[in-house]
Amino acid sequence: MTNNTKDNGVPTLADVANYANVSTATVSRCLNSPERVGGNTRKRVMKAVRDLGYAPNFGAQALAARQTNTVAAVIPTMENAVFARGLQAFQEELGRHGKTLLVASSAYNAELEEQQVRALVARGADGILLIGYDRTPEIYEFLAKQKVPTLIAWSFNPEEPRPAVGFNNRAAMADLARQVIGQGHENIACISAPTASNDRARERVEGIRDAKAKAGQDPKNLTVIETPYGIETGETAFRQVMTNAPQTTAIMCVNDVLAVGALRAAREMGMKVPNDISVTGFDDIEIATLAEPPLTTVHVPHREMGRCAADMLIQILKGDLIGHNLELATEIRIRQSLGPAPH
Amino acid sequence: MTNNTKDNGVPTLADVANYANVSTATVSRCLNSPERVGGNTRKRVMKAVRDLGYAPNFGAQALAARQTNTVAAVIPTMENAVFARGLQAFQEELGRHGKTLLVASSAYNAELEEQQVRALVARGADGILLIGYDRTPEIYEFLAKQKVPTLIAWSFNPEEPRPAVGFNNRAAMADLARQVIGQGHENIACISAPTASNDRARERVEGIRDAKAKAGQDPKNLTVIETPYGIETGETAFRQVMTNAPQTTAIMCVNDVLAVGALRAAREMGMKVPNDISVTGFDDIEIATLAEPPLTTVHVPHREMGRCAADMLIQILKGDLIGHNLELATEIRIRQSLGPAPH
DNA sequence: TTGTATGCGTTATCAG
DNA sequence: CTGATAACGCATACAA
Repeated sequence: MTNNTKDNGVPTLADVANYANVSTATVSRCLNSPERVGGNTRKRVMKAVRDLGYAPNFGAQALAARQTNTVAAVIPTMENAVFARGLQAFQEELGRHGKTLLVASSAYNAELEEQQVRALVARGADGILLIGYDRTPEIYEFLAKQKVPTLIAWSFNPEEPRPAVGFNNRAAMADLARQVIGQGHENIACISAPTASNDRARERVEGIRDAKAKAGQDPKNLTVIETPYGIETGETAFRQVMTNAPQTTAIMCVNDVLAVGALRAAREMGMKVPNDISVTGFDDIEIATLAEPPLTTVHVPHREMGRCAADMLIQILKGDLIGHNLELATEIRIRQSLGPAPH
Repeated sequence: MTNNTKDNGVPTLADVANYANVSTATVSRCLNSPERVGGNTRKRVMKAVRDLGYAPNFGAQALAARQTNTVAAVIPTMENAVFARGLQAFQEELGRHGKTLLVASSAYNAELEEQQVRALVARGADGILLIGYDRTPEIYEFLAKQKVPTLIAWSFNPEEPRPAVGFNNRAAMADLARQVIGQGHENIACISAPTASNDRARERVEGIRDAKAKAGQDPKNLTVIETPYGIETGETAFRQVMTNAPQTTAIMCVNDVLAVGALRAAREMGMKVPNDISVTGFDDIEIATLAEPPLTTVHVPHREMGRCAADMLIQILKGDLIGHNLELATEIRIRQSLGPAPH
């Protein structure tokens, strides 16, 4: 009666060891590196494991092994299809490597993001994925202090030392703007997400200015409306643009959802797209092709980004520091929502 | 020099205790039940926590507290907006209660789902959310053996003893079918997701049969095409229907995405909706209103479902067994894609 | 190949 | 209100 095995509750390593007449170390080895144990004992141990229905205790395992095989991601919201898509690919790839995904969302709120990051780290995330570079230094400091490897997605800037997988938001939008300008548009407006703590949006707006400057237009002369994500907000913003700057002939939106809202507002106002006004988006999600007329936009490889992010983070966790920075290519998709400027 | 504090590595409770000149017990109390500690010491401790950037070690916490405050969900895929939306709300509500979300996806594959469930449980999930009732008994047995509380979402069947939050898929679709039949349609076809291990889809198809029977039509006389999720697959299925059953005047799809595909195919084939043929969807996601013409569909309160699921699971984890079953109401949204049957 | 012993960072029990 | 101290279940360096 002097064994340390409790007959109630779930079986532990000690129970298995006891049952199989070996030490706990042997059982542990049997489970984690079976090749380091005798075929005979192994069989006995495995039988014990099955007989007792043993499953390792996660907390204990994490505590002793100093890792959880869990990776976290904080995204603005899963309701935005681009993040849902990227996250799905991220999770799939993680799963292939035996890692599990922990998720939280920030609702585009910096303060909330910090909370989420802390919570996730507290939940034992081995590594973490964040969207874009912009955030308070506190978060980065915390992550550094906690030694949690961090990967940025959706943005790519060779100047930034931080590991990232993404694309050049600014250049991509500039490319698109060049197309717009090429159609003769001189009065361009932009509907953007709030740029305050969102480098993706900010860079896209800057991209338009870049293209204007290069085309000899005044980069300052750009009407910009900032508004939260959504079709309705896009509609409202469109109306606002047409009020503030009625001479506008092309509206470039920083994402497809806002653009769809703009399209809808245009129709309601009796304006023909692209005859009266051109509209462009960014992301190339499904509604871009569904929209009426179909949306000219920038195609972003969201799935690939998610997959690559997983691979990179896994590399980083392994201590391989190669390929710490990955730029993905985007592609302009010209569709009917862009046409020549009305003279 | 006899303290047990290591100056390298991440700060631990002991470090904080040391820094604040209190015992580890006090720090722990400070963090977990602040009311049980003196205001003065509390302040000192909290400062130490901030100064050191302390975060509790998850493994240790889980081991000592015997719970992870982590809840898991296995959904078919986040790329389906309905799940993304529900999951987002689920996560938000979980977060409000200090719980973190662990996610995996099954890709509508039963075998994969079982793997994911096992992995998530192995990661210490305190409870788990699953979509629909249909799955192998092995999963349910495993969950029972591991004593992991499980909640079903998206389906609701009073006959099922299992805790669930969802809606009556069958009745909802029957309601919609009644509307269709009320428009004079007698040759109805259905484009469904694979029904083999998907009770939601199966019930929706049955709902159509129910309505037909009640209207005096032969419930067996229903063309059903099963196809995976997607706009393209919806297109293909539509063509197949028109080949197999050219007399069809209304096509009811088990989700909006398939319906949008059907709409597109109809247009390509030169058929006018709803003049030549009516099309209906299910879910009422954004594309339903964006579609041309807007889709008649069943509105499902995805966000509310996610939020309620979180609340219920939390109740269950607390040991409160009340309200174990929750039925949510759906609502028919009549839009232009449904019209009278051509004579 | 196998066993022994120790440490992992918290929580919780019990004294003080 | 606060401090020792004993679990918690597993992994692993070190011995045998």
